[in-house]
Amino acid sequence: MTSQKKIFLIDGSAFLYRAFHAIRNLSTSKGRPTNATFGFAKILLKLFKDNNPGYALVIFDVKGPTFRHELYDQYKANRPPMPEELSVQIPDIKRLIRALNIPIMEKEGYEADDLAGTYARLAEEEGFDVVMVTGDKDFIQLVTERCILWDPMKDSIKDAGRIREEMGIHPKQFIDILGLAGDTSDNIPGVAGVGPKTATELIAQFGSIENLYENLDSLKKKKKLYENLSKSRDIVLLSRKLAAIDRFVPVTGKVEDFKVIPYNTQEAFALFQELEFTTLMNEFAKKPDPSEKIYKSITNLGELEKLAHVLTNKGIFALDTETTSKNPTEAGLVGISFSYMENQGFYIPVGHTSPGDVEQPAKEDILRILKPVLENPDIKKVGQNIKYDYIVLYRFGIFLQGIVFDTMIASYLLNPSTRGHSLDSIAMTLFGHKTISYEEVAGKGKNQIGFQDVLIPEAVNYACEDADLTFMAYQELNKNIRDKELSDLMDTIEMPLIKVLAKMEMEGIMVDKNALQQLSQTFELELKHLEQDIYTLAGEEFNINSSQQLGFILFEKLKLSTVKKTKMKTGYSTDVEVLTKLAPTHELPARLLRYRTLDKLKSTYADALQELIHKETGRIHTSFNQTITATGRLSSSNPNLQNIPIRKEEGKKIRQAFIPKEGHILISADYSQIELRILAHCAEDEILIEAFKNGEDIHTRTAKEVFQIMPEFITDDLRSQAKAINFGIVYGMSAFRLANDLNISRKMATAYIDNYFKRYSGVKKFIESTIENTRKTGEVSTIFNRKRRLDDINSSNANIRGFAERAAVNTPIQGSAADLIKLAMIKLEDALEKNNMAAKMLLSVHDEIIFECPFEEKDRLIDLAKDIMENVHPLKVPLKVNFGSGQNWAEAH
DNA sequence: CGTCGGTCGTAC
DNA sequence: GACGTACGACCGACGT
Repeated sequence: MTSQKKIFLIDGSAFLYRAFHAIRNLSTSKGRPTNATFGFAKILLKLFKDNNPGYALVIFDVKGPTFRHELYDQYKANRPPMPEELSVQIPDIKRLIRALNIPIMEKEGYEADDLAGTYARLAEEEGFDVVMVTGDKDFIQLVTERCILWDPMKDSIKDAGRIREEMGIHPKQFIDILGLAGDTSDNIPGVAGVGPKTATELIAQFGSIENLYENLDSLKKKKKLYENLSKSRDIVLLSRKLAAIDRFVPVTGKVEDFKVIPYNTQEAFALFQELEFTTLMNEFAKKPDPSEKIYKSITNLGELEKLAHVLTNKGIFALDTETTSKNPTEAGLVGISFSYMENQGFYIPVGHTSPGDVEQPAKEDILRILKPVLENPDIKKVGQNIKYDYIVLYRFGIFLQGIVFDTMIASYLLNPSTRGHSLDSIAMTLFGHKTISYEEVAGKGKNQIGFQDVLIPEAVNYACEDADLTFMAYQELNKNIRDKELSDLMDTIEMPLIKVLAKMEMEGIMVDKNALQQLSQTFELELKHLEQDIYTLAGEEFNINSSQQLGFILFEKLKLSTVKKTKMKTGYSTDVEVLTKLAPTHELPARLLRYRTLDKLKSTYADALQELIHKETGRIHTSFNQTITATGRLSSSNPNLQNIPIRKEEGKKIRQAFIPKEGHILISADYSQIELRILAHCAEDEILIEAFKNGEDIHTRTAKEVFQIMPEFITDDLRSQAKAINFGIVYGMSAFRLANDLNISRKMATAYIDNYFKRYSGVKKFIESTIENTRKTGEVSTIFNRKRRLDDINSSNANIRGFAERAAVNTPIQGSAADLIKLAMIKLEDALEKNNMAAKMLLSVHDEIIFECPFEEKDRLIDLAKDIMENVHPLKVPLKVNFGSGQNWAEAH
């Protein structure tokens, strides 16, 4: 190893452009372009990580004329100006470099090359080795025995030997090549008919421009070349002058000043946060200083009594449970942590299997002491996804009361468009704080252990940190919620809903396992036959579930009339639309359609649902996610019970497998046309309001308005066309799409839409004003003031803007419907309890609520639910709820 | 062997 | 390009 000092001279101007072009279309959520900054950061960080340079300097061009323009006014004349999307990023890139504590040099009247040449010379004189970090070939002339070129993106190194090998010249001769060949990108003229190849050969042969011209006669045989060279002598000398890098720019700053010092991680983090570079944020986030934190475990009952007392006196605290499973309906309790003050946390182990040398009191004793605190509604609790803790504690006999704040929900309400409301990302966003990961305490991959197997001393910091951060985040988020006027929504809808959802999840719904098993077998049998048919028709076996392989079979092997539709990136589309169109022409697509239907039913429903039947309850316990959708709807997962088939006969059989328990009945309460009613309300559209007030069939009414015919002439077909239009309006549909769906001409579809807006003029105004307002404020809100930011609505990209405009129209409608049904659920739960009813709410599917109740309670429940749901909140139109009941979900619907 | 984007299909 | 909101099965490319 040599102790030789080495400096990296980084050609910032070149990397600007390369980073800009290498990464496309990256920008912050507010539309600020960040692609070049991100690319630059990646290159720079990798360079420093891989090479750990002792000295480094980043060099930039300065905008404006240089001495070369004085020599030649056409210099770089054909270069297009820097794209605005890039130039706006330059300040960010310079902030980045400064945050990394790397010096920057630039000088008016000179280009980056000249500064690089000058500093390279100075560094060499002071005994440094120099690495020029660039992809620009003009730098070749700077290569010496001590100075090399390195292109990190291609990982190519050019030293003097390499250049001699490749070009047959000494690096110093390179400017003579440029003098002859010119340079189109810099608009340096050179000799007509002489490109890089000829120029290189000439210089390799003659050594220099001077020598070439002294011996020009020897080229007389090549007449054209000879003539061109003869008449271009002045141009050649000028071109060489333009191409020559000035190694003697008057500069200040000594090479020793470019010594690398550690990054300013705080500044870098702040910048990455501003630019929304989450992965880089993570790398630069700080692990909190453990000495600032007071985290301790409590393992004796006396101390626990004291803690319970303190929690009671504090009146508000954060809690978090540690368990054996992500599924709260089957999780064992391993420990509970508390925090009532920033930087403090207490962990109470209750179920570690190997406590190590720490004593662990009996679970019953611990819970007995904590129960009065946790169940006291006057002592306030905050949590992160506290529905989880509620369910776990409930199963261990503790009925958590006084829940006032959930940090996950707060984070969601503040920005419902993004994922990432985990405590980790909240802590990162609010505090730049990197949490202890589960992997750190429990390992990862197949070596990962359950929390019950983590030793207590290891568990303390992890568990306490969660409670501590939850409490810290609560204080911060609570302020933000108030500032953004989201407190009402939080306090009257989202927080009370937690308990309602928790109870529904715990209740679960019964399914007939045998029926699902039967269905699966029936599907399996037909699938096997279809599979064989398909192989025969295809002439070979292949993976039917691979759309790639399928596309090959259909369109390349069988040469079915293709070009129907290809997808964005890869190959042919084989979706139901394409296959349906192909079905009359070939047996294979027809079989495929059937195969797809059955395979879906089998794998996604019949098989998957069986797997999720709870071992103890025999029921299916979905989880209702309160912080996922951009509009405020709930979502359902593990399993998703919001997309159980209903429309087609075969799919209905899946729904029939959802049944009530003995002596009970399933009841479905379904808001009729809730989105169109909300549209009527928001748009204050006279016709729409009138139609709903009169209890008209809304699709028939739309048919009357759009097709301009008397009601008695409206056929089923016309009504269903009108239905498609009504739905389309809510989703912001185009004439193109409508034409496609209704199988009519585009002109006809345009006429329908025109008619629609002519008649429903309030709706037209609503759409226009909603888009206009969203443009101004960047956000859209629902009846209950739920907000969604839509910065894309000001995008210059018409496609992106179009999406945002449609979302802007749809969100207040879909979101207000979500607000209403959530509020109804809260009121229903309350009423069921107050009336001592045995009926339970089981599911919510956007505009429908499913109940299970004893036979004898049926009428009472329907009366109650109808009253609550229809009067949940006054609107300019009445709300209507339809009820159905039966011995399975299909029948009830 | 896990992760992740693409494609497809189900619901409201 | 072309209709809003979801979840999830499956494939295949990619990285460890």
